[in-house]
Amino acid sequence: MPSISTHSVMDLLKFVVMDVTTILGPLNSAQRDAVSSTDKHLLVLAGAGSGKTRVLVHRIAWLVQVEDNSPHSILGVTFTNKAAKEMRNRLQEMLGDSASSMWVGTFHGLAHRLLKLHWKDAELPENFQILDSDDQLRLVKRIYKSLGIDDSKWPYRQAQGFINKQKDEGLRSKKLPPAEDPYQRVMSQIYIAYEEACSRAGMVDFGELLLRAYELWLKNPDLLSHYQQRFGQILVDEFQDTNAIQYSWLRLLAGETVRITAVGDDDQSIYGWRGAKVENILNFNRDYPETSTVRLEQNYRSTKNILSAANAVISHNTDRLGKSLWTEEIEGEPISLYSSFNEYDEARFIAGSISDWVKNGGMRAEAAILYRSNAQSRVLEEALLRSQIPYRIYGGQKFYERQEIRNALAYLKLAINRNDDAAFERIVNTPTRGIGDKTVQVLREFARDQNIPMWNAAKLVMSKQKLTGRAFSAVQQFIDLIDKLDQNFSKELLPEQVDKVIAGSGLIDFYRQEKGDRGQSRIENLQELVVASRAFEPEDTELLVLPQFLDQAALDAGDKQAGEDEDAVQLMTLHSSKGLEFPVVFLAGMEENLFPHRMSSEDPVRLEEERRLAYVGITRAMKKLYLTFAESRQQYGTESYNSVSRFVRDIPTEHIEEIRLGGQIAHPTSYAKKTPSRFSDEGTETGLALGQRVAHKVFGEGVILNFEGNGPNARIQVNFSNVGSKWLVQSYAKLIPV
DNA sequence: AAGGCAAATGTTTTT
DNA sequence: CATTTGCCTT
Repeated sequence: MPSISTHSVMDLLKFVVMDVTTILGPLNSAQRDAVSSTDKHLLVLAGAGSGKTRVLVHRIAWLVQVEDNSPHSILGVTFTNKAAKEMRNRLQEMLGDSASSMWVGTFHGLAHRLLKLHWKDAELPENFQILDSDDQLRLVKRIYKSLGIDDSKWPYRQAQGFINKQKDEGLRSKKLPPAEDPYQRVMSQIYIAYEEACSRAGMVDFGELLLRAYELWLKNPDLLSHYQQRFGQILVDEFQDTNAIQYSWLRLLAGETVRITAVGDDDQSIYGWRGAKVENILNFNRDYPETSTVRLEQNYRSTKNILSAANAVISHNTDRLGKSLWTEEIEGEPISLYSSFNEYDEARFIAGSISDWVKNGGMRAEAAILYRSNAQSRVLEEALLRSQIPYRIYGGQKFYERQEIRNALAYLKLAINRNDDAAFERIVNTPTRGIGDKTVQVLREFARDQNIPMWNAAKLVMSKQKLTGRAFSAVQQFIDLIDKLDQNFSKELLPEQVDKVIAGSGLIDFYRQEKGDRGQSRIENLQELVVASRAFEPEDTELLVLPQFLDQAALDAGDKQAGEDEDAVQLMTLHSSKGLEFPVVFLAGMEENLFPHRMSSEDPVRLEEERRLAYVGITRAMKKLYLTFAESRQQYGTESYNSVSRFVRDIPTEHIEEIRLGGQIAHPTSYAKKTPSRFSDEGTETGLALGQRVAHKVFGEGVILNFEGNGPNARIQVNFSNVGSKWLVQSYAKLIPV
């Protein structure tokens, strides 16, 4: 042992102690248990607002500074780019530059990185392209055509969903079980052709990134063990959102030696419809017996009222690991429930409440309006506009997913890689230059027969004079255009390349012709693309910049919007609100058939997911929560009458105050007993109301949709679950409220 | 080949 | 209702 002076031992000790205090000091005891756990594996069940990210970051700091793991051995995995970025920033803050040698990224980003490093072992071309969902759908459509499959019988999206699902489950087309019905037969036929098309063109979709990265390790044990030796520690965020292939990938890497820290919340699993498997979190202890489980149940975000409501709602679910959030916060204001006449009234109420909030000194950015589906946003936006309240919508169209941007990117793609058929098809006639379906069909068939890319097919067809005059010159013009764009391309800087493509492609003129404001905003977006390219920093300075830019555009579609710093109300779906918090939250459209969504209200499993979504929504609120619902609402153009959401009724009344028109406040009575009957104008209390579930002795159960007239002669429209909608006369129908 | 009109079709979203 | 898709006309 080398001799060390007492001094330096003391210094070292002091240093370690200091680290321990900075790491554990700001934490509560459960958080400390998690951060300092020395068991092999660790499962952190982190309730909403319980300091999940903080625990993750501090745990990494602990592993590095106290347990003396090299930063090099840390692998941090998240789901969204946003989460990855935040994790990186906070690590940087805490650990300084040493954080930069960690691998921190999304599943897809890390898989991409691996495949880029080991493209040969992964059996990919060096310059493989990422196929996003839009490209993917286009490719599926082309495959339908080449196989002659009827899309009215098998919708494109169904096939796309099928392919993604198989890949998410780790199933290759050749490993599919033998088809038992026509559906499976057609789908596997498409899947097989799709895989061939992808590998021929060197294209990799999102699911493929994961599957390929998994197989890369599976087929190359040496490579796997290299990474197993490198990464001693895997940390996974939002573990409840992992799908089958992601979990398999983690398990493969973990092997027998690597330690896993999984952080998640089964109660916030809201992406089951996308392949996420809550089972992964539910079964983690079984898969890894040497796991200690820590529950983070102290919530630092919400008032007691809000938290009690959230707990009450989620307690109706059965498949839970069990967790009960508590807080040291004050009771806080009761939850306000507003029963509006229709969606306009609802929006007006919300806008008015936000105005009041601002008048009392609140920031607009502290208020968020959350809704189940994007269609709800329009009416809300209109009300905010009318009240002159700036707002910002999250989600929806991402920058790099916009049509005009994707067109410009396709020019760039084709300029650097003539074999990119997806890009070729996209822009060969955009802007329209006289190359119609017929001509493209000729090229497509030629390419397929000769097994060559479309570009080469086009050139060959030209030399063989297979096209008639007009089409001939149009194709020639297109070939010349791309070749011209590509001239000197390699010597130019990225912004120059982008600028050249936008100017040369004719896209600006094309969009100028589009009527309305849309064309203008598309042109602005194209200009914004040049700005974005100027700001782009390549990850690897050795490699060409443009391909890296294109990969990044595919992997991170970019949801930043203009006016980010403005003080604006936040509008978003409940799904995109996960992970965020706001002092004031409005949950709009708390109605049956809307939330829970009608597509989900039949199936108990999906209903549980809807309830988790409600839980997510409620727990976004820090100080004040408003729930609003509309007695009548335009849905798909027709008036519909929904009753208040079951999730509202799950909340004990003592946490709720009902707000009525004119600003009165009352304790809830009406919503609990459903809306007071509007059939009872003449004094006969029928107990019937719009949206009420009723039973009929012949037709079974149904929901009241509409009515005409009053009293015994009133005609009532009921939508029966078995026989559909019927008009009935009240005095004969003898409807019994259920 | 392109533009116009009628019909169909509607969750949630990341990568 | 609003947007997208497919069909039909120029």
